[in-house]
Amino acid sequence: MKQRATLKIIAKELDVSISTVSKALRDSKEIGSETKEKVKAFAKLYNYRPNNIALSLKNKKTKTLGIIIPEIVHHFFTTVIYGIEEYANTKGYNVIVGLSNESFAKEVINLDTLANGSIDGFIMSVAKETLSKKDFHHLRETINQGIPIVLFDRIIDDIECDKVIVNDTKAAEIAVQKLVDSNCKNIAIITTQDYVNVGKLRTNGYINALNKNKITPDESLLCKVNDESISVDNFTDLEDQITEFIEKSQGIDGIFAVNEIYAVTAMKVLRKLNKRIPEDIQIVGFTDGVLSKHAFPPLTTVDQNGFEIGRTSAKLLIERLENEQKEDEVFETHVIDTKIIERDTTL
Amino acid sequence: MKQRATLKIIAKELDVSISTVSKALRDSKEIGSETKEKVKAFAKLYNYRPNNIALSLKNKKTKTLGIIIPEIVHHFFTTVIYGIEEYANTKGYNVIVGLSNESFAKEVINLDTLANGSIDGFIMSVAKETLSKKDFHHLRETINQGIPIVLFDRIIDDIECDKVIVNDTKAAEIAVQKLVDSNCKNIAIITTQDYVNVGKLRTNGYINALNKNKITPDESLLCKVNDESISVDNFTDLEDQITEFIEKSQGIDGIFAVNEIYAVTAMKVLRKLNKRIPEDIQIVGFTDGVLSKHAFPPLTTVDQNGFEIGRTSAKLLIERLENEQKEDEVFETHVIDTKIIERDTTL
DNA sequence: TGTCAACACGCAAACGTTTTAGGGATTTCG
DNA sequence: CGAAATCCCTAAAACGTTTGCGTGTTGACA
Repeated sequence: MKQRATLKIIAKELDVSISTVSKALRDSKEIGSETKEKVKAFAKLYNYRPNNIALSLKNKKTKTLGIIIPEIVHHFFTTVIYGIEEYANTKGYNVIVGLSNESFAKEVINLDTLANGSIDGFIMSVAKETLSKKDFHHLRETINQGIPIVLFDRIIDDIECDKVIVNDTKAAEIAVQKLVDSNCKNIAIITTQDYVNVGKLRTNGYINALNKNKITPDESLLCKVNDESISVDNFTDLEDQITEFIEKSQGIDGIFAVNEIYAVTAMKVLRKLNKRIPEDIQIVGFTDGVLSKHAFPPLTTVDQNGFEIGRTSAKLLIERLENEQKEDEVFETHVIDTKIIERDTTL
Repeated sequence: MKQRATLKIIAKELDVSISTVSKALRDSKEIGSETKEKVKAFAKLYNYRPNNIALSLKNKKTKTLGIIIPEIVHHFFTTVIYGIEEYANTKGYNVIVGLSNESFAKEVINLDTLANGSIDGFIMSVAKETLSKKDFHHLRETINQGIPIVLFDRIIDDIECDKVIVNDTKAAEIAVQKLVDSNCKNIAIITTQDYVNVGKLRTNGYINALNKNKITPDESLLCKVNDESISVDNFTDLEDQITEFIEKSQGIDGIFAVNEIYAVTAMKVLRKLNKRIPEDIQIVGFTDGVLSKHAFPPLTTVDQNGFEIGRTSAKLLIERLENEQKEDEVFETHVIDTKIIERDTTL
């Protein structure tokens, strides 16, 4: 195992000073070309790389972004990470990932252990527990210490920072309009309970779309799933709820589901009930994940564009980090466009 | 925005030396209790946290692990990250994520930019391109610099480091045995090209299982997918290949697919060909992700246990980092248990 | 009063960089 | 030929820590 080359080692070996080596490697014109050549050759031979930690200490910049998300085994969040990583990399930044597991305490710890010089800024989506506790002191403190935060998806209105979201209401509206345009007359929605923010917003979008088309929203076409007993490994309850809903509602010819799982589960149920998709009933989902792509038939869905959310978040953060004058500028909230991806569950 | 408290600032404010402050905070007995109290109170007031970067520089340890994986929008890899993060956190380590996007060049760059003091060790699964190029100099160099690597899943035999794998051959064997036990006579396999070693191993397991049951492997039942033109958003080529394969092979009554995507795509094709699952053709997949859970019918599959792979990898790496005497010990290869999850695509 | 231990603290080095300030030696120019 | 300019290089500080060692002040004891 070779000793890592440092300026000091090279300097001693070549019998020059450390600063000479440093300057030679950075092609300073203060150094004679002969010496430069000698130093560079030696450095190359020994595979010298400047120690990043030393640089970080000196520059007070780590060129590292901290991402804190509630969950990683989740398509949406991974696409966001992907977007962040992609943009950050082109700007020479690395990305360090912390998981809150939806826990307030873990979120605080994560913020704490990274906000000690390890990173230059945060990109995060807050945990459900934090949202329900409404305790945001950790975010405020971090910002107060001069560490910028970009919030995405699950944002908090009265925290002063840049934010990136999608317009859930509008996206849902477009999705439902698609069903209307495809000649659906009785459009049902399968959504979450109201306390889930995005579910609520998407439900609003559904109602808006109906109103715009002079269709009176029908309470019996509205299925608010109770997800208490539903977990990653137990979806039978979900299936039961949806089955019951569909069986009792007569004449449905279109379904808008506020997420992938609900959509594919609905498809499963319809298949059991011998309904044809899309001939008898059309479906539009939300979130373009693997499930939508590989469902049978492939699901028409709203692309949440996690990648773009990630990219934009990273862009916003890095710009704030690198532009001195931007430091105290007013904060922006970016709304990312979503688009509907038409596949085979709609006509 | 408050100026971040440092030892120097506290020292000046309290009119003592920096070392006194440092020692007081670390409860050194060299310091009088009165001074200690004073310093601690002040530090608490100003929310002092030791600067991690400075510590890293001094200790030559960053307490950070680098993860380099080919893809993040992928269920298996995210469960591995989850496992790594979970274990690393309990040991006070953070996790920095680099994505290779299956590209050799990006893998090299990632290794390079992190191996300059930013991290203490790597956990990685190598890119397909790296595998097919068989160029591993970057791994060797990293190890040579004294930075330990733990390889998981896609490992390389002649790189000297700790490794974590599942017994792909055995797992595949069990999967195929399951088909045999369920009365399949003509079992096909849909697998990758040979250079992807997990594909290769699973293919071997398939052959072993057949041999054990005195079935002669039939070349025409072996489908090696050419995945060059396949991407996250373009699976039509995959579908075409599988369609062609199934159409030309007569009398298949069982399929073993080496991953989820292949499995659900096969199901899609079978459905188009009006084959019933599992009555006409049974299927077993590999990797228990969302696709398997939500496929119709739900897919019988092999659970790869990514979480445990992650945990074990992190454990191995951290132990090697923290045990001086272990530094030169012989390297271990851990084999993680897999289990088959029976759902509705088998009888 | 002199010696010595105990106590409480400061100095300085070290980690690996970059950069400012400066300093000899050589060249240039009037 | 003397002064100024140019060239090539070094010293040292700084980033924020930790820590071995040195040192000055006590107080006790003989």
